[in-house]
Amino acid sequence: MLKVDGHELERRLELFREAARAAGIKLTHQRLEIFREVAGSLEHPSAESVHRALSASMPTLSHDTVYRTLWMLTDLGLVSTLGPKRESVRFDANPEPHHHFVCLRCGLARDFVSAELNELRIPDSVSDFGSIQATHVEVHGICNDCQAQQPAD
Amino acid sequence: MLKVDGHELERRLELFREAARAAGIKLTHQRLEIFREVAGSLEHPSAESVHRALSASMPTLSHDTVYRTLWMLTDLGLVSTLGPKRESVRFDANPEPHHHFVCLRCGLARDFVSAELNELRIPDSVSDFGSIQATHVEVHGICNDCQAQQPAD
DNA sequence: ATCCTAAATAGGATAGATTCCTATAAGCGT
DNA sequence: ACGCTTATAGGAATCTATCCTATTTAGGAT
Repeated sequence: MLKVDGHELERRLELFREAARAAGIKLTHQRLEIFREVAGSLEHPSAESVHRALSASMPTLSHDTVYRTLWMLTDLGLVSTLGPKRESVRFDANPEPHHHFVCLRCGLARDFVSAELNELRIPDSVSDFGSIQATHVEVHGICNDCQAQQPAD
Repeated sequence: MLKVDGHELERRLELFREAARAAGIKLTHQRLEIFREVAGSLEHPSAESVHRALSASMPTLSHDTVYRTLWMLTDLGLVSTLGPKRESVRFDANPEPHHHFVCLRCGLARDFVSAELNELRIPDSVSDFGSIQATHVEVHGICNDCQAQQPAD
Protein backbone atom coordinates (compact mmCIF):
# COMPACT_ATOMS: atom_id res chain seq x y z
CA MET A 1 0.00 0.00 0.00
CA LEU A 2 1.67 3.20 -1.19
CA LYS A 3 1.70 6.02 1.32
CA VAL A 4 2.09 9.77 1.19
CA ASP A 5 5.07 11.10 3.14
CA GLY A 6 4.13 11.76 6.76
CA HIS A 7 5.11 15.40 6.74
CA GLU A 8 3.07 16.09 3.63
CA LEU A 9 0.10 14.28 5.16
CA GLU A 10 0.24 16.51 8.23
CA ARG A 11 0.31 19.54 5.95
CA ARG A 12 -2.83 18.35 4.16
CA LEU A 13 -4.58 17.62 7.43
CA GLU A 14 -3.85 21.13 8.60
CA LEU A 15 -5.34 22.51 5.38
CA PHE A 16 -8.46 20.49 6.06
CA ARG A 17 -8.76 21.74 9.62
CA GLU A 18 -8.48 25.32 8.43
CA ALA A 19 -10.95 24.85 5.59
CA ALA A 20 -13.45 23.17 7.90
CA ARG A 21 -13.19 25.94 10.47
CA ALA A 22 -13.62 28.56 7.74
CA ALA A 23 -16.68 26.79 6.35
CA GLY A 24 -18.25 26.19 9.78
CA ILE A 25 -18.00 22.44 9.37
CA LYS A 26 -17.56 20.26 12.42
CA LEU A 27 -14.32 18.35 12.85
CA THR A 28 -15.58 14.91 13.76
CA HIS A 29 -13.41 11.89 14.34
CA GLN A 30 -14.95 10.25 11.28
CA ARG A 31 -14.15 13.16 9.00
CA LEU A 32 -10.56 13.40 10.16
CA GLU A 33 -9.97 9.69 9.69
CA ILE A 34 -11.63 9.61 6.27
CA PHE A 35 -9.58 12.56 5.12
CA ARG A 36 -6.41 11.05 6.52
CA GLU A 37 -7.10 7.85 4.62
CA VAL A 38 -7.71 9.47 1.24
CA ALA A 39 -5.01 12.11 1.63
CA GLY A 40 -2.52 9.52 2.77
CA SER A 41 -2.92 7.19 -0.17
CA LEU A 42 -1.31 7.42 -3.58
CA GLU A 43 -3.82 4.98 -5.03
CA HIS A 44 -6.91 7.13 -5.47
CA PRO A 45 -9.18 4.94 -3.36
CA SER A 46 -12.89 4.41 -3.84
CA ALA A 47 -15.38 5.14 -1.07
CA GLU A 48 -15.66 1.42 -0.49
CA SER A 49 -11.93 0.95 0.00
CA VAL A 50 -11.78 3.90 2.40
CA HIS A 51 -14.58 2.28 4.37
CA ARG A 52 -12.81 -1.07 4.36
CA ALA A 53 -9.52 0.44 5.51
CA LEU A 54 -11.16 2.24 8.41
CA SER A 55 -13.62 -0.39 9.58
CA ALA A 56 -10.92 -2.19 11.56
CA SER A 57 -10.44 0.81 13.84
CA MET A 58 -14.00 2.14 13.49
CA PRO A 59 -16.28 -0.89 13.23
CA THR A 60 -19.49 1.13 13.21
CA LEU A 61 -18.48 3.55 10.47
CA SER A 62 -21.31 3.70 7.94
CA HIS A 63 -21.04 3.84 4.17
CA ASP A 64 -23.23 6.91 4.18
CA THR A 65 -20.76 8.82 6.31
CA VAL A 66 -17.89 7.92 4.02
CA TYR A 67 -19.78 9.05 0.93
CA ARG A 68 -21.11 12.23 2.54
CA THR A 69 -17.66 13.13 3.78
CA LEU A 70 -15.92 12.50 0.48
CA TRP A 71 -18.42 14.64 -1.45
CA MET A 72 -18.13 17.32 1.20
CA LEU A 73 -14.35 17.33 0.78
CA THR A 74 -14.90 17.59 -2.97
CA ASP A 75 -17.16 20.61 -2.44
CA LEU A 76 -14.47 22.19 -0.27
CA GLY A 77 -12.00 21.70 -3.10
CA LEU A 78 -9.72 19.48 -1.02
CA VAL A 79 -10.45 16.38 -3.03
CA SER A 80 -11.35 15.75 -6.65
CA THR A 81 -12.66 12.75 -8.55
CA LEU A 82 -11.11 10.79 -11.37
CA GLY A 83 -13.16 11.06 -14.52
CA PRO A 84 -16.67 12.46 -14.71
CA LYS A 85 -18.07 12.06 -11.21
CA ARG A 86 -20.55 9.33 -10.20
CA GLU A 87 -22.94 8.49 -13.01
CA SER A 88 -22.77 5.61 -15.41
CA VAL A 89 -20.16 4.72 -18.02
CA ARG A 90 -20.21 6.98 -21.07
CA PHE A 91 -19.33 5.82 -24.57
CA ASP A 92 -17.48 7.66 -27.31
CA ALA A 93 -17.62 6.59 -30.96
CA ASN A 94 -15.52 9.42 -32.38
CA PRO A 95 -12.67 7.68 -34.22
CA GLU A 96 -10.60 10.85 -34.71
CA PRO A 97 -8.07 11.98 -32.09
CA HIS A 98 -9.87 14.41 -29.83
CA HIS A 99 -10.07 15.82 -26.33
CA HIS A 100 -12.85 16.37 -23.83
CA PHE A 101 -14.54 19.17 -22.00
CA VAL A 102 -16.41 17.69 -19.02
CA CYS A 103 -18.86 19.57 -16.80
CA LEU A 104 -18.18 18.88 -13.14
CA ARG A 105 -21.81 19.49 -12.18
CA CYS A 106 -23.89 17.61 -14.72
CA GLY A 107 -21.38 15.40 -16.50
CA LEU A 108 -21.95 16.94 -19.92
CA ALA A 109 -19.06 15.89 -22.17
CA ARG A 110 -18.08 17.47 -25.45
CA ASP A 111 -15.27 16.84 -27.88
CA PHE A 112 -12.80 19.33 -29.19
CA VAL A 113 -9.85 18.91 -31.51
CA SER A 114 -6.36 20.36 -31.38
CA ALA A 115 -3.46 19.23 -33.51
CA GLU A 116 -1.10 20.63 -30.90
CA LEU A 117 -2.62 18.62 -28.05
CA ASN A 118 -2.44 15.44 -30.12
CA GLU A 119 1.35 15.61 -29.96
CA LEU A 120 2.02 15.89 -26.24
CA ARG A 121 5.35 14.78 -24.85
CA ILE A 122 4.74 12.44 -21.94
CA PRO A 123 7.56 12.10 -19.37
CA ASP A 124 9.58 8.90 -19.82
CA SER A 125 8.93 7.96 -16.21
CA VAL A 126 5.28 7.27 -17.04
CA SER A 127 6.24 4.12 -18.91
CA ASP A 128 7.38 2.71 -15.56
CA PHE A 129 3.67 2.30 -14.77
CA GLY A 130 2.97 0.26 -17.90
CA SER A 131 2.55 0.49 -21.65
CA ILE A 132 0.98 3.64 -23.04
CA GLN A 133 -1.95 3.23 -25.40
CA ALA A 134 -3.45 6.68 -25.79
CA THR A 135 -3.15 10.16 -24.39
CA HIS A 136 -5.71 12.90 -24.25
CA VAL A 137 -6.50 16.11 -22.48
CA GLU A 138 -9.44 16.54 -20.14
CA VAL A 139 -10.68 20.02 -19.47
CA HIS A 140 -12.90 20.24 -16.41
CA GLY A 141 -15.27 23.12 -15.85
CA ILE A 142 -18.88 24.17 -15.49
CA CYS A 143 -21.01 24.15 -18.63
CA ASN A 144 -23.13 27.11 -19.66
CA ASP A 145 -26.41 25.50 -18.62
CA CYS A 146 -25.18 24.73 -15.12
CA GLN A 147 -23.80 28.24 -14.74
CA ALA A 148 -27.15 29.71 -15.73
CA GLN A 149 -28.90 27.64 -13.06
CA GLN A 150 -26.51 28.42 -10.24
CA PRO A 151 -24.30 31.34 -11.30
CA ALA A 152 -21.64 31.39 -8.59
CA ASP A 153 -20.30 28.90 -6.09
CA MET B 1 -30.12 16.39 -29.40
CA LEU B 2 -26.86 16.97 -31.27
CA LYS B 3 -26.29 14.70 -34.21
CA VAL B 4 -23.32 13.58 -36.25
CA ASP B 5 -23.46 14.52 -39.94
CA GLY B 6 -25.31 11.85 -41.94
CA HIS B 7 -22.48 11.17 -44.33
CA GLU B 8 -20.00 10.68 -41.51
CA LEU B 9 -22.46 8.38 -39.75
CA GLU B 10 -22.72 6.18 -42.84
CA ARG B 11 -18.94 6.02 -42.99
CA ARG B 12 -18.78 4.84 -39.39
CA LEU B 13 -21.50 2.26 -40.00
CA GLU B 14 -19.53 0.91 -42.94
CA LEU B 15 -16.45 0.62 -40.72
CA PHE B 16 -18.52 -1.34 -38.23
CA ARG B 17 -19.86 -3.70 -40.91
CA GLU B 18 -16.32 -4.38 -42.11
CA ALA B 19 -14.94 -4.88 -38.63
CA ALA B 20 -17.79 -7.23 -37.70
CA ARG B 21 -17.28 -9.30 -40.83
CA ALA B 22 -13.54 -9.47 -40.19
CA ALA B 23 -14.11 -10.56 -36.59
CA GLY B 24 -16.80 -13.10 -37.49
CA ILE B 25 -19.41 -11.21 -35.52
CA LYS B 26 -23.04 -11.36 -36.58
CA LEU B 27 -24.70 -8.21 -37.82
CA THR B 28 -27.94 -8.20 -35.90
CA HIS B 29 -30.56 -5.51 -36.08
CA GLN B 30 -29.90 -4.70 -32.41
CA ARG B 31 -26.19 -4.20 -32.96
CA LEU B 32 -26.65 -1.99 -35.97
CA GLU B 33 -29.18 0.20 -34.19
CA ILE B 34 -27.10 0.46 -31.04
CA PHE B 35 -24.04 1.40 -33.03
CA ARG B 36 -26.02 3.91 -35.06
CA GLU B 37 -27.27 5.50 -31.86
CA VAL B 38 -23.88 5.90 -30.22
CA ALA B 39 -22.01 6.78 -33.40
CA GLY B 40 -24.66 9.32 -34.33
CA SER B 41 -24.57 11.26 -31.09
CA LEU B 42 -22.17 13.98 -30.08
CA GLU B 43 -23.18 13.62 -26.46
CA HIS B 44 -21.33 10.49 -25.37
CA PRO B 45 -24.42 8.63 -24.23
CA SER B 46 -24.62 6.09 -21.41
CA ALA B 47 -25.89 2.57 -21.99
CA GLU B 48 -29.12 3.61 -20.31
CA SER B 49 -29.72 6.54 -22.65
CA VAL B 50 -28.99 4.38 -25.69
CA HIS B 51 -31.57 1.92 -24.41
CA ARG B 52 -34.07 4.68 -23.79
CA ALA B 53 -33.58 6.17 -27.26
CA LEU B 54 -34.12 2.83 -28.97
CA SER B 55 -36.90 1.40 -26.86
CA ALA B 56 -39.51 3.38 -28.83
CA SER B 57 -38.67 1.53 -32.03
CA MET B 58 -37.53 -1.68 -30.33
CA PRO B 59 -39.72 -2.17 -27.26
CA THR B 60 -38.24 -5.53 -26.31
CA LEU B 61 -34.60 -4.47 -26.47
CA SER B 62 -32.93 -5.63 -23.26
CA HIS B 63 -30.41 -3.76 -21.15
CA ASP B 64 -28.11 -6.72 -21.36
CA THR B 65 -27.95 -6.50 -25.13
CA VAL B 66 -27.11 -2.82 -25.01
CA TYR B 67 -24.30 -3.38 -22.51
CA ARG B 68 -22.94 -6.45 -24.29
CA THR B 69 -22.95 -4.64 -27.60
CA LEU B 70 -21.27 -1.50 -26.31
CA TRP B 71 -18.47 -3.48 -24.66
CA MET B 72 -18.11 -5.54 -27.82
CA LEU B 73 -17.73 -2.34 -29.83
CA THR B 74 -15.15 -1.21 -27.30
CA ASP B 75 -13.23 -4.46 -27.78
CA LEU B 76 -13.35 -3.95 -31.54
CA GLY B 77 -11.83 -0.51 -31.02
CA LEU B 78 -14.80 1.28 -32.58
CA VAL B 79 -15.90 2.86 -29.32
CA SER B 80 -14.08 4.01 -26.22
CA THR B 81 -15.22 5.01 -22.76
CA LEU B 82 -14.90 8.31 -20.94
CA GLY B 83 -12.80 8.00 -17.82
CA PRO B 84 -11.73 4.75 -16.20
CA LYS B 85 -14.32 2.19 -17.27
CA ARG B 86 -17.09 0.88 -15.00
CA GLU B 87 -16.05 0.65 -11.34
CA SER B 88 -16.87 3.07 -8.57
CA VAL B 89 -15.90 6.72 -8.18
CA ARG B 90 -12.25 7.27 -7.25
CA PHE B 91 -11.03 10.15 -5.13
CA ASP B 92 -7.86 12.20 -5.41
CA ALA B 93 -6.52 14.35 -2.58
CA ASN B 94 -3.33 15.52 -4.28
CA PRO B 95 -3.49 19.33 -4.16
CA GLU B 96 -0.58 19.87 -6.57
CA PRO B 97 -1.13 20.08 -10.33
CA HIS B 98 -0.66 16.58 -11.69
CA HIS B 99 -1.67 14.16 -14.40
CA HIS B 100 -2.88 10.57 -14.46
CA PHE B 101 -1.86 7.25 -15.83
CA VAL B 102 -4.90 4.96 -15.84
CA CYS B 103 -4.87 1.23 -16.58
CA LEU B 104 -7.65 0.29 -18.98
CA ARG B 105 -7.88 -3.24 -17.59
CA CYS B 106 -7.88 -2.89 -13.83
CA GLY B 107 -8.44 0.81 -13.26
CA LEU B 108 -5.15 1.41 -11.46
CA ALA B 109 -4.51 5.15 -11.38
CA ARG B 110 -1.20 6.86 -10.64
CA ASP B 111 -0.13 10.46 -10.61
CA PHE B 112 2.75 11.98 -12.48
CA VAL B 113 3.96 15.55 -12.67
CA SER B 114 5.18 17.59 -15.61
CA ALA B 115 5.73 21.32 -15.58
CA GLU B 116 5.31 21.34 -19.35
CA LEU B 117 1.91 19.64 -19.26
CA ASN B 118 0.71 22.05 -16.61
CA GLU B 119 0.93 24.86 -19.16
CA LEU B 120 -1.14 23.51 -22.04
CA ARG B 121 -2.77 25.92 -24.43
CA ILE B 122 -6.44 25.04 -24.74
CA PRO B 123 -8.25 26.23 -27.89
CA ASP B 124 -10.38 29.33 -27.31
CA SER B 125 -13.40 27.52 -28.71
CA VAL B 126 -13.54 25.33 -25.62
CA SER B 127 -14.75 28.23 -23.52
CA ASP B 128 -17.93 28.17 -25.63
CA PHE B 129 -18.86 25.05 -23.67
CA GLY B 130 -18.52 26.76 -20.29
CA SER B 131 -16.00 28.07 -17.79
CA ILE B 132 -12.73 26.19 -17.49
CA GLN B 133 -11.68 25.15 -14.02
CA ALA B 134 -8.80 22.74 -14.53
CA THR B 135 -6.97 20.93 -17.26
CA HIS B 136 -5.05 17.72 -17.05
CA VAL B 137 -3.65 14.97 -19.18
CA GLU B 138 -4.88 11.40 -19.01
CA VAL B 139 -2.59 8.69 -20.25
CA HIS B 140 -4.37 5.40 -20.87
CA GLY B 141 -2.53 2.12 -21.06
CA ILE B 142 -2.04 -1.28 -19.49
CA CYS B 143 -0.22 -1.43 -16.18
CA ASN B 144 2.71 -3.77 -15.54
CA ASP B 145 0.68 -6.18 -13.40
CA CYS B 146 -2.03 -6.60 -16.02
CA GLN B 147 0.55 -7.12 -18.73
CA ALA B 148 2.22 -9.84 -16.69
CA GLN B 149 -1.10 -11.65 -16.30
CA GLN B 150 -2.13 -11.47 -19.93
CA PRO B 151 0.90 -10.44 -22.00
CA ALA B 152 -0.68 -9.76 -25.41
CA ASP B 153 -4.15 -8.86 -26.61
C1' DA C 1 -35.52 -21.35 -50.31
C1' DT C 2 -34.61 -24.42 -46.32
C1' DC C 3 -31.77 -26.44 -42.77
C1' DC C 4 -28.38 -26.36 -39.06
C1' DT C 5 -25.58 -24.84 -35.55
C1' DA C 6 -23.15 -21.56 -33.09
C1' DA C 7 -23.93 -17.18 -31.49
C1' DA C 8 -27.15 -13.64 -29.86
C1' DT C 9 -31.30 -11.96 -27.47
C1' DA C 10 -35.03 -11.15 -23.86
C1' DG C 11 -36.29 -10.91 -19.51
C1' DG C 12 -35.87 -11.60 -14.99
C1' DA C 13 -32.71 -12.50 -11.15
C1' DT C 14 -28.69 -10.95 -8.94
C1' DA C 15 -24.78 -8.30 -7.37
C1' DG C 16 -22.70 -4.10 -6.31
C1' DA C 17 -22.49 0.96 -5.69
C1' DT C 18 -24.62 4.92 -3.91
C1' DT C 19 -28.15 7.55 -1.68
C1' DC C 20 -32.19 8.13 1.35
C1' DC C 21 -34.46 8.08 5.84
C1' DT C 22 -34.74 8.93 10.71
C1' DA C 23 -33.81 8.14 15.48
C1' DT C 24 -29.74 8.81 18.19
C1' DA C 25 -25.30 10.97 19.23
C1' DA C 26 -21.77 14.42 19.28
C1' DG C 27 -19.37 19.08 18.23
C1' DC C 28 -18.81 23.58 19.67
C1' DG C 29 -20.25 28.30 20.96
C1' DT C 30 -21.78 30.27 25.18
C1' DA D 1 -21.70 21.90 31.69
C1' DC D 2 -25.94 23.20 28.46
C1' DG D 3 -28.38 23.40 24.41
C1' DC D 4 -28.89 23.96 19.68
C1' DT D 5 -27.51 22.39 15.44
C1' DT D 6 -25.27 19.33 12.69
C1' DA D 7 -23.48 14.65 11.98
C1' DT D 8 -23.74 9.64 12.41
C1' DA D 9 -25.36 4.67 12.24
C1' DG D 10 -27.91 1.39 10.29
C1' DG D 11 -30.96 -0.33 7.35
C1' DA D 12 -34.05 0.41 3.44
C1' DA D 13 -34.41 1.97 -1.15
C1' DT D 14 -32.56 3.12 -5.71
C1' DC D 15 -29.80 2.70 -9.59
C1' DT D 16 -26.23 0.65 -12.49
C1' DA D 17 -24.44 -3.24 -14.45
C1' DT D 18 -23.95 -8.17 -14.97
C1' DC D 19 -25.43 -13.05 -14.82
C1' DC D 20 -28.39 -16.86 -16.12
C1' DT D 21 -30.96 -19.60 -19.32
C1' DA D 22 -34.68 -20.73 -22.44
C1' DT D 23 -35.72 -19.09 -26.90
C1' DT D 24 -34.57 -16.92 -31.23
C1' DT D 25 -31.67 -15.57 -35.02
C1' DA D 26 -27.75 -14.89 -38.53
C1' DG D 27 -25.48 -16.71 -41.96
C1' DG D 28 -23.02 -20.57 -44.09
C1' DA D 29 -24.12 -25.09 -46.11
C1' DT D 30 -27.43 -27.74 -48.67
